[in-house]
Amino acid sequence: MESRCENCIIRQFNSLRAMSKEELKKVSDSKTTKIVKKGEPIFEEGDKLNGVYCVRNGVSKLSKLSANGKDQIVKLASKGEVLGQRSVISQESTNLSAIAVDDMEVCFIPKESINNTLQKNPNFTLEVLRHMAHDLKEADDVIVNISQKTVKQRMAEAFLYLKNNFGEDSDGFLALTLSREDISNVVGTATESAIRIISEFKKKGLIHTSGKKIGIKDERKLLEMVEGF
Amino acid sequence: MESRCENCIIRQFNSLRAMSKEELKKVSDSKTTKIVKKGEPIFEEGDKLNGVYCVRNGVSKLSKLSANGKDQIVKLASKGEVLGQRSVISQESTNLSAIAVDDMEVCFIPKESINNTLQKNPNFTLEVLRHMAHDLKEADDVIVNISQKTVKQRMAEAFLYLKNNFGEDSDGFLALTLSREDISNVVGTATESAIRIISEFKKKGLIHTSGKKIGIKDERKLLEMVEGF
DNA sequence: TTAAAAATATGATATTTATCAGTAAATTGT
DNA sequence: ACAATTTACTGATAAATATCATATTTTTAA
Repeated sequence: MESRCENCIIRQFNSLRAMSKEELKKVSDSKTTKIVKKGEPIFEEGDKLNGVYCVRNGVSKLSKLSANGKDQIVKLASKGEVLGQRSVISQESTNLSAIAVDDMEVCFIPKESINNTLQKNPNFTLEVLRHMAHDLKEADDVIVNISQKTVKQRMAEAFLYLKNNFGEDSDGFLALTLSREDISNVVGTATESAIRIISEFKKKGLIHTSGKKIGIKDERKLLEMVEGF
Repeated sequence: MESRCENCIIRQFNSLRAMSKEELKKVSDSKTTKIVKKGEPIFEEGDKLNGVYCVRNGVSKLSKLSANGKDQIVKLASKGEVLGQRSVISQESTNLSAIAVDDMEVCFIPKESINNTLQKNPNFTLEVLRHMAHDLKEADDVIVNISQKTVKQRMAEAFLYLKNNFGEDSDGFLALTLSREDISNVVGTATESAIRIISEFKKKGLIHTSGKKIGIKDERKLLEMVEGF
């Protein structure tokens, strides 16, 4: 038995909570649940999306390919986040790829349900708007960070971000394990540079590693580094 | 006599066009027009905004101060754009400063009018949402550009952007004249580096200058440079 | 109008970061 | 279980960019 949106807890975290019971029912009837394996795309840059994807489980990286062949990861989206919203709203093909970093479970919601509700339920629209305002603010912060901070500072910041947003496992490692390449694509640097800085941080006792897992050892010093001490 | 929003052409360019006649009337009655001199702020990072600013004339730079004391310009806003929307919508203090690059004329619209309409007129909300979706897409592009392109490429891109968005004067110079420092803050580089690259472009015949004015001479080559040839 | 201040420009140098080359370790598929 | 592939790591070097110093030009304000 497929679960119903009406009963879905995930919904509390996103704009779907502003939908009425009837609207949710329609969404639930039209939605399909999908398993996306680690490394597989949910959608890719340039795709025309026929709906949005609500993340039930796992983490997705939203990235954009640059001319020089490197991906830049613009955002990491996890449980509760809705992917593809912007594309559906502006009726353009998407400017980002969404690729699973973990095994994922996502619900596909056809755009008709969304567009319909957008036009009829101002609360829903406002809720979506608030989320987008938040995303835009975050994007502005990323711009300033990338252009004004050193790679080292951005690396430190990335680790703190991962801790704050995805937590730690029982052994004190960051719960979200990214490849070195993904880390470099979040930070916006060459993979070798990212690896080098990881080694340096390890030597300085700021972090510890085990395979590709990374744990934060000295949060205060990392924070100071981000601030530029 | 103050002009009325109902008759304002500027409105066609922004989300206010989705307002009903009654709503516009209210806005018009509550709005105030303000002259902002070149270099003066409309609002500053951290301010709590009591409304939004609709640009009637002139250009404003939206920037954020980084820890190292440099400003990063996130967006240049001109005629028709509405400033402070995001802050009002998310009910947070603003994350950006808005400073006049030109002499400006802006209309201040108290947030009550905006919030009221947001809650009652889904068309308006949707229109605002579309604009914000567009801004977010642009912000994503900026992120990728800054992290994946060289300073030279970003400089070339900045000149093309200025031409496409603000046009040229009768002598073939970019209509929007920015200081070298502002250019460096758009591009996200040191002022000296920006100046150096301007000199280089001049030598190569890509641009020509006169005082702080810059004109584009070889658009095709600039474009090729942006693409990475 | 003219002295002071600010902005532009350029050179020398230091620092940061990327690239290339190669090795070691881990992961994957059979 | 093991060869093949991918990922992680390290060193050497090159390239890009920032910083500091200083000269020149332009703008501002008394």
